[in-house]
Amino acid sequence: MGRGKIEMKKIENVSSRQVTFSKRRAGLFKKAEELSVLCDAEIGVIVFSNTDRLYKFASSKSSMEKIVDRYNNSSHSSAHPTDENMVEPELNSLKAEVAKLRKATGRMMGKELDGLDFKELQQLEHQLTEGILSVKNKKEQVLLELLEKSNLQIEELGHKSCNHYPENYEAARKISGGNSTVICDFKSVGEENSDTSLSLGLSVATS
Amino acid sequence: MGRGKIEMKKIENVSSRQVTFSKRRAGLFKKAEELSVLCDAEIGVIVFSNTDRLYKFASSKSSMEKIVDRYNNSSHSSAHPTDENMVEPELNSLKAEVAKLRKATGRMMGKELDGLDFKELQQLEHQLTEGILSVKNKKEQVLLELLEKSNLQIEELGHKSCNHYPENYEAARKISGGNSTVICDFKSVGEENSDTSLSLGLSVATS
DNA sequence: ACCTATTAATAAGT
DNA sequence: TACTTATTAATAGGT
Repeated sequence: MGRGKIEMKKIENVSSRQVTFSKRRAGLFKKAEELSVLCDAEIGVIVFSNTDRLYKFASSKSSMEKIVDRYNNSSHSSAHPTDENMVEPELNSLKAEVAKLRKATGRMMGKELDGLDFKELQQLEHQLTEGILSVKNKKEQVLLELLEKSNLQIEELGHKSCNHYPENYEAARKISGGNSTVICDFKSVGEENSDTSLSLGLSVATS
Repeated sequence: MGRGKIEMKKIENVSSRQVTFSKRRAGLFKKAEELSVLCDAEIGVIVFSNTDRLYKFASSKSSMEKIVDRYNNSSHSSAHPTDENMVEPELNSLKAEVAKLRKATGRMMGKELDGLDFKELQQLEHQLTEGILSVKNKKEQVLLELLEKSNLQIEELGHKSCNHYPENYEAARKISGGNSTVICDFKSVGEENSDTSLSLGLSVATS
């Protein structure tokens, strides 16, 4: 688009390259501005000239810093779909997922059950029952491990009880995190009615 | 440059905005490529659509990461990465929340229990127990409502059984969603061992 | 910077 | 989404 077409390769004449750089850079920024206005897009353009000079454009309402931040936050998360100009649904889908997960956790905690019919409630109950089963099994496993550890400890202490090394005894106690009186601890914690306020990283789901 | 000029303001028609976005985005990237080739410049273009999708262009020989790095290192060294991260924490915090919620739902379904100690397991079990209690109560409530509805229906049918209006009968059946044979339905669904694959909007949490 | 012949981009329609 | 084409917009080369 000019008094003739030009080859798409580096312009060797320095001054005409500089002129073209100025003109086309202005054109590029104008196109970016138009696109951002017409289509309500957030656009940033970064240009380093061959003389290492920086020129930048950021759509109004934004700034290059914001755009670069947004870019850094989004592009490092999901994979390369099809094109070189890959696409990311990020924000909206994440929000949707958060809403979904909140509803799910809420239901599992017995909240927001109003929309569910009988069958769905039954499925939910089944799911919770399975969850409890897994948790009980895990609890048992943890207790067995603790018990074994404690027994080993007792055994060691028994072997060393004939010689007088109180410093060794203290060191051994520390291995179990101060819980070498295991049997007492089991009693204090082994009942089902622990009414502690629950906060297993679930506080977000209740808010 | 088209079959008429257009106003430089946001295109309100969604589909024509989308078409224009595609075309002009392609045009913008082409212009950027041409400028980079003709003038040996390093160019990056970042475009976020109004639907939050990311499109990017980086001149060949480079990458957006390089360009952004070079931009951050360039002229304005006043970049406070910590402050900038606080400007748009939206994506990151959403991602963090999704991860948190996924972990929470996973644990409630009895998965990913490995990091938890005994007390946490006990809290989790307690939470699940409360959840089940709520679900059971809700189930009872739903059943009572269904029962009441059915009884009303039976009563009405009893009153009308003397006159012969089969069309009314059919209409009445439809009110309960085809479940007017409620007692049979209760039997088929009223047991605890429904092993149906569970999908109460929780599939995201298991993936 | 400006000018303008010429090419390139694209709006609207299909 | 892809193709067509009338029209506008960008710009190459010159001043």
